[in-house]
Amino acid sequence: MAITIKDVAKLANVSPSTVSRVISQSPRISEATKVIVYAAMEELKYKPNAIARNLANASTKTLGLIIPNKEENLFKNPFFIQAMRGISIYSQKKNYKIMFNYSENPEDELNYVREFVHSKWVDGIILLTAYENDLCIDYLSQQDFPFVVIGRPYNVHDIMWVDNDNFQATYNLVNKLIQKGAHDIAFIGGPQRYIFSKDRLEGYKRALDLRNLSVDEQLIFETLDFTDEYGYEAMDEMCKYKVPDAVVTTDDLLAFGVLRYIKEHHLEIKVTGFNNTPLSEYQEPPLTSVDIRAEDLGYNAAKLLIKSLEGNENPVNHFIVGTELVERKSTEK
Amino acid sequence: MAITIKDVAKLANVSPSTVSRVISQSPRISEATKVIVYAAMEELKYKPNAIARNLANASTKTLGLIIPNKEENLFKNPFFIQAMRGISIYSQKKNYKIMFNYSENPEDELNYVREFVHSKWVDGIILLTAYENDLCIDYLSQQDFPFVVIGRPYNVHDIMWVDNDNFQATYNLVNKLIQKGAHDIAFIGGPQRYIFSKDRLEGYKRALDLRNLSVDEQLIFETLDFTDEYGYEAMDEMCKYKVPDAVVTTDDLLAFGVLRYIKEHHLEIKVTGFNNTPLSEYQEPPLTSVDIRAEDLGYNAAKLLIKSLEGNENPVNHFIVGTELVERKSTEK
DNA sequence: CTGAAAGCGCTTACAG
DNA sequence: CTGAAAGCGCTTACAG
Repeated sequence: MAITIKDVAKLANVSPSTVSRVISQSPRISEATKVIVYAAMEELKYKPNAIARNLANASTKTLGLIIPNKEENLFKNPFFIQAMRGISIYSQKKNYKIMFNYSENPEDELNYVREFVHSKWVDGIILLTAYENDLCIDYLSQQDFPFVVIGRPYNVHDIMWVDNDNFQATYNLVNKLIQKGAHDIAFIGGPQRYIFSKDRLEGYKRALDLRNLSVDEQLIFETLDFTDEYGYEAMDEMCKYKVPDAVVTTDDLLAFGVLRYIKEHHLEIKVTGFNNTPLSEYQEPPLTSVDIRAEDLGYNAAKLLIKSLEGNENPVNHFIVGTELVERKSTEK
Repeated sequence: MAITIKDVAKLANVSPSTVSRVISQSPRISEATKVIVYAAMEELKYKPNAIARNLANASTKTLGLIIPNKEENLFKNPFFIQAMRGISIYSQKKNYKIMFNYSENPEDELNYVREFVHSKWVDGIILLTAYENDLCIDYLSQQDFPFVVIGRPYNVHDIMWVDNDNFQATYNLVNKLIQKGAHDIAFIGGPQRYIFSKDRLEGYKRALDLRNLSVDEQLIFETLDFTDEYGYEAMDEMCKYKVPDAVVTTDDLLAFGVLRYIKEHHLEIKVTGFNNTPLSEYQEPPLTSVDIRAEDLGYNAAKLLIKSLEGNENPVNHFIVGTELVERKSTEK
């Protein structure tokens, strides 16, 4: 059997309570006994049993993560792994552990969230995406369970979130394209169910507005998924109507399809993506893309959540991570 | 306070022991009481407290994962996320949870492994890489803690592992290159501390041997890391001595550097990579690469570990996952 | 088939 | 500053 607190107590000639207090750094313990107890722990190579602690404390110092399991995105878009890394870095610093589940779809996601909550396995949950009508968000708020969302949630107050300013990022991007001389600027976005899709579209529209360029709804596409194919298809359809001089997409994968179309048809169109995936610099031409700093998103999500778990009042319940426009050849001329 | 087994017992008019037996599907419980207990659980929306169960069972149904935190590799090489996905899929099927830590370096890795073991947080550990003198492997074997390694460990018996047949994969690959007419075939491998590096080198040598091509040590390079730069540098040095007609690399990133060198110097050399990363098909020319089926590696690692945790005697303690050569333009002519 | 009781390894309010 | 005791929410050998 493993060494327990009792063994240490016996060896140190104190009560288990005292050993426990030493472990948890209770202030009201004399230096003398501390030394003795530490020595005993050392000698026995005692390590606290985390599970027992968890039960007594009703806390696990563990965060739960739900990872949407979209194969394509997971590999080609480093968002999730970067975000996880950020989460992990902050959590490890604060001695929190991380538990995760892959989910196949939103219902699945909800099931895992439910399990996290009920089983008492985790102290808090980080959601890596925010949908328009997010079942998990609804459920967690209703259960009053601590959580944070990466992605600004829609129409919900009093919940913690971190996000980029997607509106501003797209606004600036379009502005820059206009400065470079573009005036027929198209927009190819992803599924409507993601809130950032809408924010980016708004930023695009606003930039055109303020520059007195009219918004042409026929140059706006909302695809069903972030794939090369959908980007290509959108271009195909768009060009039957009009060939733009710039195309803003909300995801690098969409942009890849756009680039492919452009190359095949020998067009000259500026193209931009989002996420600054590793693939983007290997495109021909290399793709200009907005880096959303996913690691920072994760880091700050963990920070917000852990601070609130530790009882620190957060002055604000959200955090905005800056974006960075990485300009490459695809927008040069 | 949350609903406990006692509340259910009271409502169902049975003892807590009985409720517990119903939950854990004990066979010796009458159908009648089962029904009553289930009804009570339903009514109270009772969910078992996993932590308490863990303590009583001395098992957490959780697997621990150590993820080597090499930024570059993590994003550009989907190996880890694919392996994690495979692990996750099998684990979820068997109702195991997964906990992970990023490690900065091998010592860090060992610390996290230690913590996993001591804290009793996890029932078993999956190591995502095997080094030559692997501290974690040594430690875990010595502690007799259940674990499995992705990557064939060196010089160690009685431990569970999954891997590709790296020897065979490289052997076949080189053979194919020879068939295509190559005879000055160079080899650019990664750091020696990874065991697969050696296996791949052996496969390369054997293929040359059996075809009666001599092994030219000056065409063999072992770089310090899997990066574009090292691949490029190796080429640079190699070509001062001799320009090969084919280059086998043990990682796509190395191959990217090789391709870059070839393009800049207008050479005609066949190139192959390993891992079939998403980037490889976007190269110019698209890169031929060995797909190591990382998801399967993860899946089978989890399977081996969980089976052994559940007390099923595994007839074998390792599993070989097949590789697939994905041929693209880089080896065409 | 079921219950009372002890136990898993900690924590902590209470008393001193 | 320290200890005895009760408790966290389960499980299970023992007895019936």
